[in-house]
Amino acid sequence: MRPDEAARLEEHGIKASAHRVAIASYVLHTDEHPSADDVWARVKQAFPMVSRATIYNTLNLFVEKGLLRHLVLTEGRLVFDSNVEKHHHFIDEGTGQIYDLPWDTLKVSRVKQIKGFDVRDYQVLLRGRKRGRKREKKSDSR
Amino acid sequence: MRPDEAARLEEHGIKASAHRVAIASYVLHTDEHPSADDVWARVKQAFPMVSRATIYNTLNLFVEKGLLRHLVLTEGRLVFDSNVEKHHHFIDEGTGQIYDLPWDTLKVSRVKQIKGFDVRDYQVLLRGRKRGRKREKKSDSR
DNA sequence: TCACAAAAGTAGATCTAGTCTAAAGTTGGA
DNA sequence: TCCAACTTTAGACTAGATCTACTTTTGTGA
Repeated sequence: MRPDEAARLEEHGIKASAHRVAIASYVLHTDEHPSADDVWARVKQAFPMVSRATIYNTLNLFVEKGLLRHLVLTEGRLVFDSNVEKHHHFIDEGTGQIYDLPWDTLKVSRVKQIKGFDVRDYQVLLRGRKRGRKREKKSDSR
Repeated sequence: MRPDEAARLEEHGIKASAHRVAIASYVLHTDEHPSADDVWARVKQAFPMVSRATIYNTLNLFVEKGLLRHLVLTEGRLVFDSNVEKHHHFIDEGTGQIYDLPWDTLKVSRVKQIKGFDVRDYQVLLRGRKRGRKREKKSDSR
């Protein structure tokens, strides 16, 4: 658990309780795109008494305060992304894994010229398969 | 109801029952991106006895046979798209409406060069607001 | 230090989209 | 006509997410 976690929450106008810090220290430092229940499972390892409602409350609070984004990319689950910068997403159709692609990996032209729509935000959504070995990533560090 | 509807189903290896034709004649000719329950509501106007399971069965069958695509773009609902060609999507953040953008409206470069991923398919997903008058579209014709 | 209001957390009920099941109805070819 | 395969049905079930009403914790100020 990072020492600066509480400070980070306060910076965003969130009172730092023990549960919130516990949730933050996982969800803000993973690139696994966990669902709410994934987060619950993880946080329960350390705090078995934490309720599902708290997980949902806290994640929604984080989204509202701009610490997280939530993504609707795959069926039946809302997933959280600690990367709040602009970026694209690749979905592995075999495993369901979601990967972030840095913004400048791709270039989208003519967005400005679309007629009749005010575009506030966009991203490219790619589907296919990740090549080579299954992802070896392990730790939460970023 | 189009006379050619049944033929279109058969072409795709789907036996044409009355319900299937009824569902097809709405869902294959709309650009409203309806959810399964939207389809149910609509089809019930003509066939009040149709069950929810049939709607789901039929829509899933259409997807499987390539007559429809299903999209997961907005929270909590799977939506169907009769446009099976490559295209992009714009979501109006005010109304939740989904609009199709023709493939060549935008140009995405460097997709081929992405390392470590086999891209099978991609699209640009834009969010913002549609400008001007609320959509005036009415009929199902295409 | 204590009192107490506001904030945070809780269990479990509820909601909703979607799937499953088992039975009934329909169809079409031998 | 018979029968097997297919289609449709009502309603049970599931899972993700939210809501509700209650309890616990926290922190401020007398």
